[in-house]
Amino acid sequence: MKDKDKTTIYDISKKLNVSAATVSRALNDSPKISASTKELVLKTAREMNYKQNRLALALKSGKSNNVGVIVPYINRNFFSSVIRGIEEELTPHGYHVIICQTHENVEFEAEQINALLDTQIDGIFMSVSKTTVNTDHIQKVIDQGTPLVFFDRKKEIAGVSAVTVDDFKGGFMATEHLIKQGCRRIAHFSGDLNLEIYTNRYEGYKAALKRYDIPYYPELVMMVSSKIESGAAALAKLWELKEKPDAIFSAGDHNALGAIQELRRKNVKIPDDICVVGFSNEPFTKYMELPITSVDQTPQIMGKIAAEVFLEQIEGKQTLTIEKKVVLTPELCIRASSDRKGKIVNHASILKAK
Amino acid sequence: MKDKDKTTIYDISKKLNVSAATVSRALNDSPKISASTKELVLKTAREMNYKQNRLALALKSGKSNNVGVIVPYINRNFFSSVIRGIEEELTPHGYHVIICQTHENVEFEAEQINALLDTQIDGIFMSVSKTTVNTDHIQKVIDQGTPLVFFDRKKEIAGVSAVTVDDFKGGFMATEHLIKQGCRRIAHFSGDLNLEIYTNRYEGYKAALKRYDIPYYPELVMMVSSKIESGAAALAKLWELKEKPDAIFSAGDHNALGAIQELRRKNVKIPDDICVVGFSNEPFTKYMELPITSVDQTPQIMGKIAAEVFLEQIEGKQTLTIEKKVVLTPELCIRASSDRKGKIVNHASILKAK
DNA sequence: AGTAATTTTGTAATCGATTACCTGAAATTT
DNA sequence: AAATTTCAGGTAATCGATTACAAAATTACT
Repeated sequence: MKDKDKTTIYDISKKLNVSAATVSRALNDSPKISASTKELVLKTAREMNYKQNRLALALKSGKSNNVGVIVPYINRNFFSSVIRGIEEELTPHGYHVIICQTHENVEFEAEQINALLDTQIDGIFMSVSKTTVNTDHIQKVIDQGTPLVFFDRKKEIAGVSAVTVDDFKGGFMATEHLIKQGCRRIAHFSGDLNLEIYTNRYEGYKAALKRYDIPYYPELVMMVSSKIESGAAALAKLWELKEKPDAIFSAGDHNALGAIQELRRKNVKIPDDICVVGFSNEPFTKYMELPITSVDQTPQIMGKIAAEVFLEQIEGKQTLTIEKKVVLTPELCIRASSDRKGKIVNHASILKAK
Repeated sequence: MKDKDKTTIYDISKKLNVSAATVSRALNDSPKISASTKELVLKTAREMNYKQNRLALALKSGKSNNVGVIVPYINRNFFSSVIRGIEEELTPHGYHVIICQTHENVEFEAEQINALLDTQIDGIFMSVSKTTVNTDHIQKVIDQGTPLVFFDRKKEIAGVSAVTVDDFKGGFMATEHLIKQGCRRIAHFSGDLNLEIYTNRYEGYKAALKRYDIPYYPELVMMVSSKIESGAAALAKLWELKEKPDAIFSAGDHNALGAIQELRRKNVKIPDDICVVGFSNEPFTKYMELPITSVDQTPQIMGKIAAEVFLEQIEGKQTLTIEKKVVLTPELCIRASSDRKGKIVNHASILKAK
């Protein structure tokens, strides 16, 4: 029953003794075709199990109806959620989503971009890798005239739209929340400062301290990779300080978790002795026995909006390159790891605060 | 600098005053072309920034070099990990991975299959939705002669390869482990029995009970959807029994977590009073303060092997349809929620056990 | 009826690359 | 020197669908 030899419009045209053009027009419901032939063609097409070969169409039209999404790893909750948002917005418009991973490696990133451009993709969505400094490979996308939309991790490139979350605000909100819980020596775990997202969270943190007249202690800020062990190690280091912190705002959830685990080992009470806030709102943060406060980046919405930006760009007149920057507002999810519920904590560092 | 008007082999042929055939052959390193022209063509192609239009190639060859992956939701850890495995195995072979979601809805599933077949996909990987009973839409894939590989959730269809995990064994191992911890009244949270994975886990559970001469109590087996609240509700119901269970083997991690949360509320000691084992080894299970024992399905390996099966099928002579069934061995990750560390628990139900 | 206007359908080029088959020239053989 | 190979490259068909332009068939109108 294998009909690998698929039916084409020529097969139909031969069978009906009409031209392929007529068949094509009938199938596309062209007004130039009489109702009777239209019906006949449609019926025959159905009978012969005709399927339009979209490759031929793509070649003719120059549109593949495929878009590429490039992320570091697809099995990270954040990225797969963004992709879900993109897929759900684009599928109804007839697009298919091709996924590519970079493994945080700029060379893979360049290869993936090239491979995608080769396949006549209609657009690219990407979150750059940590190791991306030089952006020539990305510039090529623009030079080709292929729409490009950054999400979350972007680079400043003229003519490229981007959908991000307000990381500065996220950092500010998290820090402000900690201050309002009575914390005064707030440590910060930052990430790779090559990425804007981390510098922005860091800046938000500093701005909140300033806003509330809280001194900034450089020794409380550390670069911590986004792994549990790194968080635990970072906390251990912090604990060697004479004056220990009474809060941690981490730019990631995994290392926040590592810090919490280490604190437990040290029998430090959370949130009484120290409050902890993470970033990303990974599913596990709310599942914990001690749920972790975190900043939600609304990834699925981010994907949906990135897709909308792309569609606008495609469907709008491509006379001028549109460069749209959408910044989403993050949401602080307050949970037990930092919620003192109004209870005033008699902590040394608070007494010291002016 | 927008060169949307991409260079074709004709542009090169015109510039060099040779035929397009020569250019094509030179680019493909055909032995019919002299070294000198080859070099010239290659150089010119580079200068003109030539990119092969793979759509044209695809149309000519009938191979799109795209495969489709159909899953319920891509932002579930299990599925995104499988997809990662597929992507990493297939990318080096020049394939691109298109992702599609079904939202556990058989109608979406059928639509996605049709859309993929329309685009001349070279193969389909899928995990069927919970609501898939009738499989006519899947049969169409085979009838078209398109390679199809099921992973995890499969249906019995002649000629379709499948890569799964040994769910029976997983269920058996989990239950056996609980028995060895001294548990004798083991409850089971099952899932939608329309899916083989759940019936197999259930069968594994029953087989283990039988093997160790432990009575099977129907009232301890419940259908529980894979949500936290469902797990909590199921536990509450179990707790209305005169004789309460001393262990739970859940076919999912989320509802196992829900049960644990409910047990905490009831101040039941885990693992002393009751042991809990989940299934899937979701990341959160090992992050908990009380880490949850679970069965790992090695999703990334599953994806990699599914891709290998596909490649074999494609590259092997397609004279006869190969139907390959690969069954992976799951891994039991024993954690605190069920690890009594050899301690004998003096529990009523144990005393009752013969 | 004869011509113009309109409707319906056909012809052939096109999208870009590949390739079976053919040709002309140089190299080799006898 | 004539005949035969070999080499390098050209011609044109092909993959399947669309569409500008041309042509035929039908209808309308005087």
